[in-house]
Amino acid sequence: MGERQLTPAGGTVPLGREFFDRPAHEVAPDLLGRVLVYGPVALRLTEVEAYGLPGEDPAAHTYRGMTPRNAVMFGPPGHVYVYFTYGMHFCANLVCLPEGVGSGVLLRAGEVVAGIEIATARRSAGTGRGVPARDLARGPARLAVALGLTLEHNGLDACAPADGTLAVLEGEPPGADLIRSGPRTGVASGKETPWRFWIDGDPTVSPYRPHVPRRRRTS
DNA sequence: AGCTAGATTCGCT
DNA sequence: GCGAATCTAGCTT
Repeated sequence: MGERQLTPAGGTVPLGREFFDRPAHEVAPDLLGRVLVYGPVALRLTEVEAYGLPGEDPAAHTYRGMTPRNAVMFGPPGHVYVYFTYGMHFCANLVCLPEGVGSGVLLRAGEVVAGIEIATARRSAGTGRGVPARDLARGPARLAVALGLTLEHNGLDACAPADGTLAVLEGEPPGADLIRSGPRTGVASGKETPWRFWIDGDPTVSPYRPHVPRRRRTS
């Protein structure tokens, strides 16, 4: 493979596995401003959410233990957990804590800093419409599309630069005064846990939507 | 075996 | 603002 595309804002140093070997709610705010690279596309993370331990965090996919879908979350830290939801969307997480513990950080939004043309093509494919730059990765499923992540990438190691093109670079983390936190978006339980973290004032942060129970289909 | 809710997004009203 | 698209997991018959 050729040189990984880097940007001045992205830095060049990949985060090591030890970065992810901590509780998700500690990793999450530290991920803001870091640069996630997959192939030709790179994005600066602006919004993330932490999901906690089996039996402790009712909003987490791992709350009730390991299943075929969430097995990657119980693997080693620094791998990517991709899941399929609402019958049509993919969302990506970075696994935290040692093997055997199911926990991770949902990647909710970012600013595309490399490969904008490719990301735009992916996001507008089939729609025949343009996509504003700030919307390219504004929302977890949009982020996955922009980066080109699908179920095929579930389990990929983001801490093995020699193996692939997926990595999280050091980047330029925002000052602590710019980091905000609040309740997680769209979760029914665990509303009181402020484990959504974002960069204050960044236009790529997704709008907050409180959980609303879906009305039952009218017969 | 069947039903419901979900870490969502898009297009139309 | 609302409905559709339609996979997965957990809980109920």
